[in-house]
Amino acid sequence: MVKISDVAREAGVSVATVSRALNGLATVNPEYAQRVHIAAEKLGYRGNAIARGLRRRKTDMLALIISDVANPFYTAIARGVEDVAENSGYSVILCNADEDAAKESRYLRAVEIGQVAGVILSPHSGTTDVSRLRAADVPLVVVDRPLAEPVDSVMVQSVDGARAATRHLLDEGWRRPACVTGPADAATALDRLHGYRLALADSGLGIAERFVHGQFSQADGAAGASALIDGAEPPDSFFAANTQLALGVIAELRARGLRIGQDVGLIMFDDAPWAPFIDPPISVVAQPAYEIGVHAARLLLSRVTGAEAGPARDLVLSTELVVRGSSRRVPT
Amino acid sequence: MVKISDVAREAGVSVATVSRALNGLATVNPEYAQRVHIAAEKLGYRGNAIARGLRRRKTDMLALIISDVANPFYTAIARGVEDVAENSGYSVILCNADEDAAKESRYLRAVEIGQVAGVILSPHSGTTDVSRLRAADVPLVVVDRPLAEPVDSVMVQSVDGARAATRHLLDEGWRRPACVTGPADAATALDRLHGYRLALADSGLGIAERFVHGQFSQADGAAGASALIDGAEPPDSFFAANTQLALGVIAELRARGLRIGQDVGLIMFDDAPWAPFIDPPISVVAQPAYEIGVHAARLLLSRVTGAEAGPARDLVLSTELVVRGSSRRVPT
DNA sequence: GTGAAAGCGCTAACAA
DNA sequence: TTGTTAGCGCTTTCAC
Repeated sequence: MVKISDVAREAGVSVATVSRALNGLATVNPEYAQRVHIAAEKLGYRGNAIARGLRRRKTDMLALIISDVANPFYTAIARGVEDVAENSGYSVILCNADEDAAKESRYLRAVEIGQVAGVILSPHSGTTDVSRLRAADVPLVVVDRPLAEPVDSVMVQSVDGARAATRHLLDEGWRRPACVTGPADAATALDRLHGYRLALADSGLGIAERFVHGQFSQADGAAGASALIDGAEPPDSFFAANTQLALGVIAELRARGLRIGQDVGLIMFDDAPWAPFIDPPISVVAQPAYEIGVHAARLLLSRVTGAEAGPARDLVLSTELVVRGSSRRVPT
Repeated sequence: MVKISDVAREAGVSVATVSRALNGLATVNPEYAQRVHIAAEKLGYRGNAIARGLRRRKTDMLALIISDVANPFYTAIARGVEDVAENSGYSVILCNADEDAAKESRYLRAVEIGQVAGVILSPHSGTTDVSRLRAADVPLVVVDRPLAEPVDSVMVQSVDGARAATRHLLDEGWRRPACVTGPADAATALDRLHGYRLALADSGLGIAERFVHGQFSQADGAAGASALIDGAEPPDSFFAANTQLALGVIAELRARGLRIGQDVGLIMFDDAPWAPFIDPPISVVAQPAYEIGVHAARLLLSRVTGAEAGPARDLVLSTELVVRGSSRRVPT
């Protein structure tokens, strides 16, 4: 490893001057700066981020802790974050909490002692403990799911989106829509269920609620759909709270020989690359995932640099109803 | 921030003893160790990974640089890596190179100066420059795509898998299979094309090759299929070299009203969660993505800890042909 | 504008 | 076994 003192010797100046020159501090003789840069180049000097971080007491890394790398929604957020961070000279490290509270807290801890400049977190639940992070004064932005305490956040209008989706089902003529949602301790699951209920109430049709909770997984989507279908008054349509649940619902419907878009309607929260290719194409409530990442990163960076002080800010982005074939009610 | 000296004072011992006790070095009086742990607990001591890294000249972080976070194949690898790393007390930071050589080299650089214990890389191309990494003596394991130089690697039998897929198409009775593959500078694209060609030659049927290169993207999959169909002797079946390409092929086939599994056959390399839900379900050559991650992490860790010295090792995992509906040739 | 020197928090020699 | 001390490579006062 070539270090700063090597460059200093090569350039015939002090290490302090090398440091200043390399960091672009204006207070250095242009000629010396030139010499330093040439020497650094010649020696292939890379610097040592660890040492720099130790001294500066912070790094130029942002941590993004997401709930599930396998979910394209989160990876889209990641790309938004990365693009913004990169433009500002920060790198972002991705941590996969895997919907696991223990893993999440381990990463939170690692990140805390790892001295990152800031963290963006999609919390496992509203009770995720970020107190140490806040005590350590590490800027934090929460995405997708809110936290109990006041903290910068970038959310999506889950309730409105779910409401619009359900209303759309009703508008198409379906009369017994059901909601297959996530765990009762996940805000997103609750919000989407809430929107569904609101739409039912809005309609004034006196339609009974049909819903089921489960993990955000394909298996639980299938199980939920199965339970609903086997119930007293089986649903004629489904609103799935995310793509994994929807995949399960689709599987169950297929297994029972129910034709989507004819015998039964379906719409899901969150878009997916494969959604248009299912037969029929799946209607969705699309979320601006990439933009969530962009906004979160901008907000975080403004806190990191101190450009923004003040109280916690909450950004709420809206969703978009994308009607494809699955929610249509085709008279047979 | 509470530091080691604070703990030392609280416990009434020296910083060295605190360090030893906390790191579980056996050479410390149990009573002192006890006091240290209590003091650390009381003060909420977290340690400073930066300082530790600086002094030890290495960290307990592994870097995983993948080509595309949005591709479930890579995220599955990531989970394998994480699980192994975690069990050995390492954390893994994920970097998304996004199929972009510039981004890749930036991460490689960041990782190099960031002093990670080791890196797992799915290289953008065979010419990715890892010389500095090797010069810096950072253990490296390459996955999915090979590098020109000798380096530990974990690969999949792409050629065999592609060959089996194509042979299956032939066995089903398709007589004009085409291959839609990735860029000509990607080894995986080439290997899969090669396997396709081999199967054609194996058959002894004198079938003409039909293939097209493109980016590993949905758009290029559609364009490729379109070009092939508009060619002189249009294919009666397709082998897509990855899931994104396959999605494009499916879109194009749909757009032209061609019924998969009847008018035309389809099989793709790599499985996907949505594959069984397309109508008809898509046949695939499944890759053991998670296992790739597991093996890569184990190999890397054995290098990191010095348990394994010797020359570069190359692991090659086999694929599995999963026949669903799309490759079947149903007499109409 | 420049350099000497003092640490950042930690671990590892080295003594005791 | 324990404590003292010397750095890891860098940035940043503080004199000059």
